[in-house]
Amino acid sequence: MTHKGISRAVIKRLPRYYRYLGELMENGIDRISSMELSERMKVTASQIRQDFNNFGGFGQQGYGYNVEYLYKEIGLILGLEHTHNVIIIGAGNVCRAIANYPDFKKRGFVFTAIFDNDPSLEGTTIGNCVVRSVDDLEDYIKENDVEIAALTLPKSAAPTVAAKMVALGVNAIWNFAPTDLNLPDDVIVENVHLAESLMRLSYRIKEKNK
Amino acid sequence: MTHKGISRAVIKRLPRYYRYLGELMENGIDRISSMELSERMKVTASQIRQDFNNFGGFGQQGYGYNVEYLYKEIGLILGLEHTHNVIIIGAGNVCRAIANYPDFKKRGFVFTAIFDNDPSLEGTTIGNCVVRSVDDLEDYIKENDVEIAALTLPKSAAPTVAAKMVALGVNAIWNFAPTDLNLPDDVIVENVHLAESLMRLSYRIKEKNK
DNA sequence: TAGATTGTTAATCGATTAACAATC
DNA sequence: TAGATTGTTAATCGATTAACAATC
Repeated sequence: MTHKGISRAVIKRLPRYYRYLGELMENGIDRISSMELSERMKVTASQIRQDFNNFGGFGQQGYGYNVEYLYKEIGLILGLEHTHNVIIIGAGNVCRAIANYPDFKKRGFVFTAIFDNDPSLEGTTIGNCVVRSVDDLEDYIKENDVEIAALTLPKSAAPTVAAKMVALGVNAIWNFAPTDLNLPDDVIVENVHLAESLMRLSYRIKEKNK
Repeated sequence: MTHKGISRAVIKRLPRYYRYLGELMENGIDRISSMELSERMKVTASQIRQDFNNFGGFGQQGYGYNVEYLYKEIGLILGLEHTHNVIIIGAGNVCRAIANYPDFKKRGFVFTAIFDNDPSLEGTTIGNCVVRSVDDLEDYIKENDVEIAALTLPKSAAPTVAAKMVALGVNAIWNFAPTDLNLPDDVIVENVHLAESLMRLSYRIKEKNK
């Protein structure tokens, strides 16, 4: 099961496969062919087989794919076999939304601490976390295992805080601030730009109406 | 300025161009070359020129691009010249997050009403909206101009509510529920699957560490 | 005019689809 | 065994990059 240099396009699709396979399992379906899956997911069967074969072949000729096995394998590829500790910087509404969203825990992402620079929020509880002062950030990261930092703070604060995270050794950032972060190449940044998503929606509405 | 069949890849990049151009304007920069922009955005100058030329050429040889003009033109392409009314179904934390997010209004997206099926939430205020009963949904849509419905509700409720939206004539859906919506082809669905975003982040962490 | 930079064509690269031999 | 369906190669399609002539 070697997989070197898997293309971005494939990676982007993996979580969706994972979701569909999870649902198949919930529905008690234990085997599926690329063609059946292609109909459900509205992609070509060819693409499904091509995608899975990037990782070395999970199926069996004449049979199809074992749903549970495939689900587990994709989980391994996505790195979901262990828990990921996530801290959140910025205790606003977006923080509240993700900290209370049950799906993440199901996938192994656990919010372990929340920080904010507003003293009036200190000590309040969001999800399972007590809000801490950003002054405690450094100590907290040194004393605890932090894999991912979610930045749910204003655009103006994002670059500074991101740089601080990197300096403290947190090399994976889930960025909700509407700005790009210019960080060293080895830092992993996953952006969630909601305004861009809405603008694409707007574009498509406009295209349709003309 | 004809633009027919612009590729998905280009569309996906337009909001990002728009954001960068807005920032250039804020910084008082009134002209920029494709090369300068390529350095800021970390894409090739060739791609920038190619992208803009899909819409018929916004630049001038020997000069570059006028930032304000280009910003406005991309805004027009994205359909940002008029206001978009958005209703939100599901008054949970994600609703709270988007309803209070100032950036959307800046881009012309206005949240006009929020609905929930929990009677205890009725009458409470989120952002500028009073939460209404889902029973009022039909009347509201008939009496008001609703362009987009944001679904911030559990996966289980999403397909039914989405179908209802379409039946009531709302043909653009901003879907935050972690499921795909199978709707007629002429309905525009823009998905925000946060769990998938986190899983891609997890994949990249894993790749880096091996 | 000379220099700069676009607009645009051609070349390359990557991703998707089609086809079918391998094999369960 | 025969039928089904994968794994995989080849063909096609689309997107990106390179190059340079057009032109401001």
